[in-house]
Amino acid sequence: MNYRVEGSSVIMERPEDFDAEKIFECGQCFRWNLQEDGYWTGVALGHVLKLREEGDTVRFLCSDDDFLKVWMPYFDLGRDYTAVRARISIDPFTAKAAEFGKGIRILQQDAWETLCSFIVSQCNNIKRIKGIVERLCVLFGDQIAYHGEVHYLFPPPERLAHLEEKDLESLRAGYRTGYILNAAREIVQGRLSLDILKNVTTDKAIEALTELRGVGIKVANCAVLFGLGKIDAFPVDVWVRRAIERHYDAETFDSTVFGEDAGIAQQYIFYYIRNGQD
DNA sequence: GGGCAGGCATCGA
DNA sequence: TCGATGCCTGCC
Repeated sequence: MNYRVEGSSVIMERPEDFDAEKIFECGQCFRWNLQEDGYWTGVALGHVLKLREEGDTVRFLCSDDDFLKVWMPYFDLGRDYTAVRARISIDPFTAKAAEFGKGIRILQQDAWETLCSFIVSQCNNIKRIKGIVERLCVLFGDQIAYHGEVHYLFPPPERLAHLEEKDLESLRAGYRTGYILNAAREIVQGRLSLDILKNVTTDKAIEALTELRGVGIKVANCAVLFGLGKIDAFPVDVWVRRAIERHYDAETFDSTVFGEDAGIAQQYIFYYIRNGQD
């Protein structure tokens, strides 16, 4: 990864597999927004960042220390996605999906934020999910200053655990509110540790998460893939299911054919079926 | 205005 | 064990 510091920016040589629009709009995250000046602004991992693609480089408005410690892991910059695309292109469909989704990277997000966000995502649309998550942060998250602007961090479970559903009415999250509060309490009371789940197998982590009310197979898979760094998880939502039914024998399809890359394969397939031709 | 959206829990067979 | 149904809300 080649980069240089320029004033208060880090200028990164743009990898072949780095497309900000695809990364932020492929459905894995809910707190990144494109501004009119071409900068993407996001809050993640307790930090705010603006970044902009400038030809063959990407400008990160952050210190080189934050770039190294926070954003390199967050953007999964240590992984060779060109090699991943080659490995998962095991048939014409995944080859097309991987080519179409070239530039996507799986963000290594905060576990708690990811769990909550995907609890909110159930039976919901992106616009509304983003609205609910944003209101949750503004209402209960700490303020953080960045380049003269005020942003809001995602509230930790401790901030929510003691609240009642009526306190979260203005989120307009509907029946998902209770699920969020319950998950926060399970964590605060020590019955569930997301940190411990980082060090167990993908199957064990999914099993533990589905113990939570309002967390089924799909949400648990998203939480472990995007929040616990378990890149072999394979969330199947209605779109991916549609793709599998159309291009494979749904009875015998097994995501383990993609091995450790299954989660990335899933994201290419998801992005392709939603934004591509077939 | 009612169908539906990137699920889940519950209930009945 | 599996299929049907209700669930909050908001946007077609």
